[in-house]
Amino acid sequence: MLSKKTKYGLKALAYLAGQPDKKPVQISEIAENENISQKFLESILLSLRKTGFLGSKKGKGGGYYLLRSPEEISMTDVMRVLEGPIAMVPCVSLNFYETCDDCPDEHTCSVHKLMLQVRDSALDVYRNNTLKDIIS
Amino acid sequence: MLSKKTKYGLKALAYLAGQPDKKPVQISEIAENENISQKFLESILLSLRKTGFLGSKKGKGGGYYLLRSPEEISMTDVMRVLEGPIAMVPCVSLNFYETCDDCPDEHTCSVHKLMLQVRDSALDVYRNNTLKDIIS
DNA sequence: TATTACCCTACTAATTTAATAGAGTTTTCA
DNA sequence: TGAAAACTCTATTAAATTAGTAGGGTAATA
Repeated sequence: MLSKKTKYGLKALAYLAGQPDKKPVQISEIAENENISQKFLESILLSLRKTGFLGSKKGKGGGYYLLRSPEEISMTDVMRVLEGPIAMVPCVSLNFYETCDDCPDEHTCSVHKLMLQVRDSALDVYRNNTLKDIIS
Repeated sequence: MLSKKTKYGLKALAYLAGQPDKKPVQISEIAENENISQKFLESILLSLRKTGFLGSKKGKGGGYYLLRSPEEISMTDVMRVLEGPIAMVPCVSLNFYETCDDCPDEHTCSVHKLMLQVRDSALDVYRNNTLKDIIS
């Protein structure tokens, strides 16, 4: 299941990508337009800023804005930051690898075998989609 | 994240598929060999029996056995029973569809757009794998 | 310099997951 | 026939995660 955090984060990014200019957009504007709790959105945008996707400006006329153009923002990176591992089990994760304590051998594990394919197919989708591709 | 329930269920199915004959296998044997809590596994096997994947036999010499041959068991069906929806958001689910209350229009929703592709790619993997394909 | 807007910490309610415990029932073999 | 083996069912619980709430603090700009 996709977390609300990821869902809201994606919507906020898409909202910013849909702006005609690069002027900062206030949290309250995004929250209202996308039906998101403002405080919750605040924490999400903060983490997107800390990971280099967004810039922010304080004071009157301030807000958040994209640091890169939408076609340069890959869904792979966004998903990893917002949702975490793309793999459904740690033993097939590229960036968050861990062994399973119950599994004697990954190479003969049927779950491993299946989940490896699922990870690769998801990665394929994320790699082929930038923020530009998913805005209406 | 894949739930333990699904992971254990898949392992148990693979274990049964790897049996030389169709004799019932006791829960305790599967639990020991796959390092699964016996009681937890019990409930998982029960649900696999109720959904038509497994048969069971009570009494001495009893246990669980596959009702169909491994190449007839599609991962799509198994995943839906054990893990639930394959889609990451209800609004792109084929079998568990629900609208999002925060979303005014699915057709212009960027999350919807992306998750539709992720669902299809996962379905592709599950449809192309039977239980036979994933046993070592 | 006052207002606007971002920044940060802590808390909490609800939900889900992964068990655990224990009693009960059915079947089969000896 | 009767006892053991094995499945069936219900209820409880501990831990983790999620989604959000509350509220105060800080920085920047007109």
